[in-house]
Amino acid sequence: MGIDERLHASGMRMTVQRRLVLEALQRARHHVTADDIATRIRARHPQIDPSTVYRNLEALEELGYVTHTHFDDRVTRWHRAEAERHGHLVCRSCGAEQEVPIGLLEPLARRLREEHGFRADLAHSAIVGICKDCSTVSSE
Amino acid sequence: MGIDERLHASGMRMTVQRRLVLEALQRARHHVTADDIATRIRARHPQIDPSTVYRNLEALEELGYVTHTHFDDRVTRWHRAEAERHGHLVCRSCGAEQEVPIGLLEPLARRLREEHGFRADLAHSAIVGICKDCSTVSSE
DNA sequence: ACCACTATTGCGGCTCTTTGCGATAAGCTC
DNA sequence: GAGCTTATCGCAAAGAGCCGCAATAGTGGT
Repeated sequence: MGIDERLHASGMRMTVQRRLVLEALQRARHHVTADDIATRIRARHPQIDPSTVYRNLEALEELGYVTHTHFDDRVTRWHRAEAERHGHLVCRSCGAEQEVPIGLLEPLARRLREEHGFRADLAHSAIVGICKDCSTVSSE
Repeated sequence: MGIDERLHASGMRMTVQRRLVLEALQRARHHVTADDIATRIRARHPQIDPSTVYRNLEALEELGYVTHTHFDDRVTRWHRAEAERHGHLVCRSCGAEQEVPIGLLEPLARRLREEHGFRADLAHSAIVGICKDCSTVSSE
């Protein structure tokens, strides 16, 4: 089922702006901010409003087409949901970002599920800490 | 060593506002937002500026007196650092918050450390997911 | 092709948080 | 207690994100 039908099935419409947001997100490799998207779209369509971008990202997220992750700089980053799910490590010292396979996080997710009945989405927030490089530098 | 000396040792000064922020935080049981604190202080000291509260929270965090956690509503919550470290589970459906012992998160922290050299601070961001109650309701 | 219905847009405005800047006031020295 | 250095404050403004509202425009029906 194409995205147009999916939208339609949810009572949503395919608008120019919606398509632009989706396209911008598909062109983006990874983790862009809403503002990034707005800026890219504005290059060709200067009239698009930031709030339109925000609302469309939310709408597309509801359909499962995109996902967002909270990074530590309290900026939300968006990416296509099709991309393989993965966890995010962010260094609070140098800001470096790293992806880890979701399988690494699974044992914790299982424990939370079994012991607390909590279905965790461990890819939703970046894991903050100190990366290897910063760690070795500061401990010398 | 009292807080006054600690401040002093770091080249900081104890001001009226700083003391007010600290006191408000001590009175608060758990996880308050900077805005909560500003509101409480303003009840008696209407002239305090929000930015002063933010800056003081940061200053006190540097000294290790307070800590912050990112919840899913992209609001930062603060609490005294003395309190036992713990993880936070937040339900994205009903918003319920739950604390879990830090030990539960330790195995993941260890793996990240051993396999990626990443020293994770798993208490820094709340873990988002669906809580037990919402899970049972929606799956029926 | 035209109409009605309503999802969506753009705009203005608001919240939360951070930052720059000139003014204020801790805390030291004399 | 006066003077000095500079940490801190209050204010203004900016950035990210969100919301209400009136205007616009997809869509299905005629």
